[in-house]
Amino acid sequence: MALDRQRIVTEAVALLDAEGLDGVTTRKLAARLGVRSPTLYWHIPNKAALVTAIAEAILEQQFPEMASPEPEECWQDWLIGLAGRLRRALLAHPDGARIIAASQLSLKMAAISELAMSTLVGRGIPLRQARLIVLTVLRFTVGYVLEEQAGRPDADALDGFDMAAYATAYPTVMAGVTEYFQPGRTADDLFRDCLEQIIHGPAAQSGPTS
Amino acid sequence: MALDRQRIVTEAVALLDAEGLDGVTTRKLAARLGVRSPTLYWHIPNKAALVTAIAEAILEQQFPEMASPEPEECWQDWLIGLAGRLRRALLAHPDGARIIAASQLSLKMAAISELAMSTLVGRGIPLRQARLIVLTVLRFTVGYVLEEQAGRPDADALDGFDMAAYATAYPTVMAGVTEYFQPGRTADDLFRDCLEQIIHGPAAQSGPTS
DNA sequence: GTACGTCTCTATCACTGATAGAGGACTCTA
DNA sequence: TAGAGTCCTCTATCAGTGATAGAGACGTAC
Repeated sequence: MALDRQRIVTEAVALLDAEGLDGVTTRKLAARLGVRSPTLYWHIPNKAALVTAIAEAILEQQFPEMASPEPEECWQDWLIGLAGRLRRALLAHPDGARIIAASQLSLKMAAISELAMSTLVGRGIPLRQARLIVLTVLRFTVGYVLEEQAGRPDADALDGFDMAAYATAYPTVMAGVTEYFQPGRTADDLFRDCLEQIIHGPAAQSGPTS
Repeated sequence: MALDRQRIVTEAVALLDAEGLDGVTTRKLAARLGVRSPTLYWHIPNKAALVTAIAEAILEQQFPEMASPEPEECWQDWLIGLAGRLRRALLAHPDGARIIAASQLSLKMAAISELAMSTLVGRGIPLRQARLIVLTVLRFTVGYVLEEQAGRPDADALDGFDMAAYATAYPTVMAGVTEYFQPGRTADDLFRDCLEQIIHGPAAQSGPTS
């Protein structure tokens, strides 16, 4: 099969899934494509461009079309759903958030912003507030998933770690974590609750997990 | 001067300031310390641990003490100030946000969480809501500065970039940006407005820049 | 004085992103 | 049919990276 940019990016995503971002090297990628590594540089200027292309592919996969909300859906719920889809896009691949964060100038991300902002403006939200809400939601989502995907510390980093001392030093943090994950609450719920904090404000506390 | 972990980290931060995160290599760092690179491995297990130590140093620099709010200060303003200090800590060094995001298991970050959560709980906020607010604010802040510090695209990445087409494709985004930065509004104001979005909720729009 | 822990060294490894430049394969023209 | 030109892939190589093995210098304790 002919080698082109499209095929390189597709295979790069597969390699990412198999080995994580640090495993995506020009040599391994070339090997998967049945080619030597310098060949890639004919199709791609450098590795940063490759990472950006991977980012676009990841977003494209989850956002093949840009869907506005149904007329009867309130924009708050729709925006929460949009952020949830963005989160799922990032979680769908190892280091997804790192890749989006590292990629410069993503057009797909701009398209998501545009869709969200124009939707809010269309619902009567003033332009400035629409910008603030969308910017906040999107940057929060990236920051959230980034930490969510952060490599769990390896044994080396943990060998001097005293769990009991941690619980003593940071009791409120510990209490908050254990309190939250009591019944059948999941990581998805936590993300959603944070989003509602942003979108509905602190007053509107959601009931006991609708 | 004797070489120890403290001096290594201090010099690593200086190297970071001079060359950015990608410039922090074991060889360059060793050279600055008048030593050969393998020597560093006597004091530090690996580079990830070094980055974590840099992260702690950066936070320590901006948060030498953990100050609770004055009794008369409302927690909202205090929390906004706390997030502002965190942002300043990250902005104070190149790639500051990347470093915090890459560092695993930061004790200083946990201390900040603990301070914030216990403060809110002390003001009568329910534990769960305190957790949601603090988590949202902290992760948002990291995500925000991460994008703020993202390397502006180099000439290579930009050569095929059509500004006019961008403005046409994403008119609402463009309008939002130009609208916001009209008078003397700064990037600091934008961050603050986003935070108020989270903490005060969408209802409480701040007046025309107090 | 000899043994031991502490620290730094040289030498080297496997691997990374990237470039120079040769050459094969194909097409378009004279 | 010959030549030129374009497109794509190759070999060879570079400088630089994090990391390890193992020798040895230095001090202190017995």
